[in-house]
Amino acid sequence: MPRVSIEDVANLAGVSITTVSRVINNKDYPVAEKTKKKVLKAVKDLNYFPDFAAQNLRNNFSNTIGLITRDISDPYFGIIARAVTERASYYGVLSIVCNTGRNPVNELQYHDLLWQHKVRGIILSGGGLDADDYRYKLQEQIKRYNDHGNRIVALAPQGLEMPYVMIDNRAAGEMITDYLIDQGHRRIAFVGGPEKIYSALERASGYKLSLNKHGLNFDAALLTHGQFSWESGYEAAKNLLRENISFSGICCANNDIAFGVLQALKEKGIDVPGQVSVISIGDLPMAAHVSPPLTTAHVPLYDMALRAVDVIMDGAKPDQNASVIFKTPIVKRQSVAKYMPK
Amino acid sequence: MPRVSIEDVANLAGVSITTVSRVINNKDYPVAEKTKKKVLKAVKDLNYFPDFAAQNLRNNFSNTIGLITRDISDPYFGIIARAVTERASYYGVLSIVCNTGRNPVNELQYHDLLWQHKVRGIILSGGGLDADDYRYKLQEQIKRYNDHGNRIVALAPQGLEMPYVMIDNRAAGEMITDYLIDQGHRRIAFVGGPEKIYSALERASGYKLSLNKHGLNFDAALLTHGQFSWESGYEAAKNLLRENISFSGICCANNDIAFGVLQALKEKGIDVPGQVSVISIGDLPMAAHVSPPLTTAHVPLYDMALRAVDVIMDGAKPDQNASVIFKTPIVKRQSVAKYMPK
DNA sequence: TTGTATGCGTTATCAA
DNA sequence: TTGATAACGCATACAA
Repeated sequence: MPRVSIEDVANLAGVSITTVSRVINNKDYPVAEKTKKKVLKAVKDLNYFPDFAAQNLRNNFSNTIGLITRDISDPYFGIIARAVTERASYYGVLSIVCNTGRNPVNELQYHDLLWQHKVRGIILSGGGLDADDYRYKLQEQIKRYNDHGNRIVALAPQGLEMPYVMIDNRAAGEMITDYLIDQGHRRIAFVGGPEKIYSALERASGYKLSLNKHGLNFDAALLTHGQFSWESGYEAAKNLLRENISFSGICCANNDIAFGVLQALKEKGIDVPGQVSVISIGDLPMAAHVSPPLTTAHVPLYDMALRAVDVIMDGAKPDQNASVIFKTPIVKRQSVAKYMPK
Repeated sequence: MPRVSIEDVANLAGVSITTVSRVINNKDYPVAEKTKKKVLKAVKDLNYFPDFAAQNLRNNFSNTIGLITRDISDPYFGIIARAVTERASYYGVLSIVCNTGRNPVNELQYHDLLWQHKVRGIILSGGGLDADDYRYKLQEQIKRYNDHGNRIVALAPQGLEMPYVMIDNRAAGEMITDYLIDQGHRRIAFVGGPEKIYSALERASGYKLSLNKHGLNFDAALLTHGQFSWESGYEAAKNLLRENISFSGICCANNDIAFGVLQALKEKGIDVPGQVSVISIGDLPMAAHVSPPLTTAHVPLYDMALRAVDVIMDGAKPDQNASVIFKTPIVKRQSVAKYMPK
């Protein structure tokens, strides 16, 4: 029971395969109306679909794009994946999702695999790693794609020259800190992400910038680094509390961290925002569902990912800069209050 | 700057393309050690990777599997996707993720696209729809794959004959209801999923089964159907409360529903589990992070999805039944307490 | 307006 | 142990 090929269609319609090919793809190539009808009927009767592999071989590119993700079960990446798959679908291409599990070696392997598949482009959704050998290899991939008129697009800083669709991570860190300061807070902690990830670093540096700008001095005890995770936020808050450091506000580098922080505070009987205000960067659906609902700098992940696909698919000339920076407006919910001296 | 092909390798190594092909794939075909060395060196020097499209065309199958998902941004599907991509990677194949957005028409289109890609198999992660035309088309796809020795595997009931890796949804519904009854509860509500989805239906019927088994009579006011979502759970609980129906326990058809229920209860100042016990089916990471931590029937999604990939990749004879049912043990956390009459 | 023939990069068959 | 060649399904240059 072999697949039906273009030849089968041609035979049934009583025309050449060339003609079949033309009515199918070459939408405006002149073909007699009557012939076209016959072909279309044959296509339908046989339930014919062109073989992508043959097209790929001939055209030298496939109907796929690649998405590289650190952990697809994390809604952060999930939202990106949803946008990518949906937008890809609009362009008639399929999405190959690669999950690196935070292992750079996997990521590099995936790059080779995607290359073999001749994907139209790759979206890098995780923040880049600050590691030389990794960066070097990635740089090679980018070049390879560039040479073929394809693109690797970054959704977070990679420390490399490439098209991107991002937020300004430093500005976001600065913005949430500014906001707490505007509300009167002076002793503000920052619970950060991994020290090896560019975006985490930038968010933290925005925090320092804001402090500095407002003439507040930086207290190293108030800045911690860890993972972009619930557990990490939970631990950080516990430590802050244990050390008995005074503070009235906490900036969290992402939502998961904030969720963990909230839980730690709750367990210690500390009221949010009554005693401590909490703010974070990101705006996952859960942010509106925790209690209290979280005030955040909104990161329009979905729209960003949509755009990233556009950069790949519309991407006329590889030299043309298609990069964008999205804004991160503060969404006010209920986890921040004005500072009340005890 | 064309891609490097097997011919380039052959030229550099000074051998024929046949030989190159042999050292690469045909691991145990006899090739002189010296020749092998030369070839391997050329492969490395040129950074050669076989063209998957050409292999696909020749072999008549690709190095990919398909995953069909309702909403990849939902951690439920995210966990499945992580397992699938990771396990696929182990087999050296890539995963094509398709997001239907709960639209059956999309799903059917994706089936055609995946067919064109000659995927090795497809995993259906969402519960099947109780709609005749949809089922009919899906049945056709299954047959088409069967004829080619490939497989479409279901991770939830589809109402069709096909290999599956599932839990017993009815038993899970029964189990959580049993558990509440064991704790002394008599008036138990069930907040269900969509009425068109098989798994939702089965879970609800397990609830009735349990009631019946224990000689409790079924009160239609206590059973609701909606979506598998936070909002749906939230609304359902609000309604239950508004109608002033008495109950001391709530069974939720999935985690998201339970999270919404918990929030509605909290807003009404109802203590969980002091006044009302809540239990659900599913065990997303968040279940341990809400307050109170949720008692659930654990659904081993990750392992199930791993297994689904195995069914596709190891799937010797298509006629051989590779299906499995996973157990759903109750994970006791803090959302259920013994019934205390007021 | 239609058709013939070539080649894309592989693998497998057959011959040497 | 190695190599020449056909075939996979399609898109296109060229011919008619």
